Amino acid sequence: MPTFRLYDTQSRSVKPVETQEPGHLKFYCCGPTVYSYAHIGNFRTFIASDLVVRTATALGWRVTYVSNITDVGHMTQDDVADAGGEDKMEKALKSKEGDAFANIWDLARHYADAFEDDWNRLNLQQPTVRPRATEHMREQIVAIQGLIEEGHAYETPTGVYFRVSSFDEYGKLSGNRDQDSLMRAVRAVVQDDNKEHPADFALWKKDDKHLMQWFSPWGWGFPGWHIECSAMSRTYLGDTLDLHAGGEDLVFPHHECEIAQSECLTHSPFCGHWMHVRFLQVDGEKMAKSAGNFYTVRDLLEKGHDPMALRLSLMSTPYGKPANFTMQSLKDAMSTIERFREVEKRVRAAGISESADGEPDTETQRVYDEMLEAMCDDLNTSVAIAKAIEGARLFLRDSDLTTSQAQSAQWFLRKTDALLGVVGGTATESLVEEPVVEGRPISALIQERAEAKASRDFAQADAIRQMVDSAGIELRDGPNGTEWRRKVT
RNA sequence: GGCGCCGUAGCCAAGUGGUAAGGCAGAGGACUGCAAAUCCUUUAUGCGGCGGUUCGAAUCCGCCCGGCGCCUCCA
Repeated sequence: MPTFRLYDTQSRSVKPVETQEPGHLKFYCCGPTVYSYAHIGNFRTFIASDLVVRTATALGWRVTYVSNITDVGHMTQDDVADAGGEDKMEKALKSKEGDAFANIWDLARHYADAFEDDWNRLNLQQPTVRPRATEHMREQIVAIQGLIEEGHAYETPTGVYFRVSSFDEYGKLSGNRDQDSLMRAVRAVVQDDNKEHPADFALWKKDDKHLMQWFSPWGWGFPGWHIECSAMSRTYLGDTLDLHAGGEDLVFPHHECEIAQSECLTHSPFCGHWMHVRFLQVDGEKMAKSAGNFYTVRDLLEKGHDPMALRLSLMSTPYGKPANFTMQSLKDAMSTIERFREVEKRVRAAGISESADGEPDTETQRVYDEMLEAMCDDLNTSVAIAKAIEGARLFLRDSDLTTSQAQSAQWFLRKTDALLGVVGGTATESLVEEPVVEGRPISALIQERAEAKASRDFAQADAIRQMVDSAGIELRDGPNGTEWRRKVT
């Protein structure tokens, strides 16, 4: 088995993923704040995490995978807001889209459910636990109390703050170590005169007007953003994690603050390996919710794009490099997905059932081994996908597969899907409604065209194909009749 | 100011010292009533520029040019 190696932000080098318990990976990935629909950039991060889980599993490891949902405490910056900005959830409720919701809990539930739908459509593995900040209030309050008791936090008239100066190693992850740059990083608008130092960050906000509030030793209020991850990761993974992932923007302050809180509280190393996913750009431009130039998963799927093609296009550039999403890249990915499906069809045509196991021949085994090796090499998805295509081509060379070839192909598809997650998900096709062209269902038109072809009336057959083509439907004649598919634009 | 990333064919992109993977698009061919799909063949004397190290550099070093990200709104 190859060694699983990933880039580690803190040591700035690629190093082996080490587990405390042999063969058991404790993995935490920072999830979304559910104030809106997640966009494809969010999912680039979650797909990278998914690939960590799949690769570890392929190596035979057990993975305890925790990915949270932030539904309170994540502040937005706003020029008119007072210290600390505004809670993103509250802001969303006040927006135009927020009118659709009865209250903030309803809004949180809606976007969290939508997030999980998108997650499933993209064939992401279920986390072992998907904790929510609002459901772990006790753990957060206890953690804050612990930090106060140890002198790492203090109460002010507006909240409880972490005392950055009490943790010598603050800045070890991001490199933001010197006080001058920390000072400069603090915007004037978030100053709270009661803080001892501008870099101190909120653990608890006192606010009896907040739409989500809890009673604490410091009165009514709500937790700061960073404490939830420290509290929840400790609850489910213990004091020390093996691997922690998130988007590159989280390096500072979020993960830096998590380290400070957790290590001060537990007196143990928080995490030995940090993985950060580079931002996704769209058509060469930065994508951000605030910029409004983002695609959501549901936008693209509603337009008829295939979820597996979207997944593949989002993972085709390795996570550590900036990726550029374009409609062309989505189309390119679709061609690859169709090749996998073509292999699947040929396997079925050879009489191998979906539930059959299959055995690889040596060539197939070799290609798979190389694919796994690429994934172990810091998730080199570019090479792994090339290997997946190489494997598919082994079975597309001959039009009919022998039984042993088909068994080999079956094995390869299974293994490739388990590792890359891009073969499955074909079931979604059948959910698409049958299109109607000129008032007639497509199946009737296909039938009519088949009859025209049978009587060698090719002009009529071509006229029908032309008609549905202009309606955006493509017809493909195959050995088992004619299939239709929506053309992707 | 601090921290970090990238520049490889028309496009996406692998390769980090031994003589340029893979995909898309393009070209030719097989197959097909015609298409589509699939298969086969083909497409970079060169890896932003200039120097240097080396028997040998896309790969290491230096400088320059260009693009990008984070630094209390973002995954």
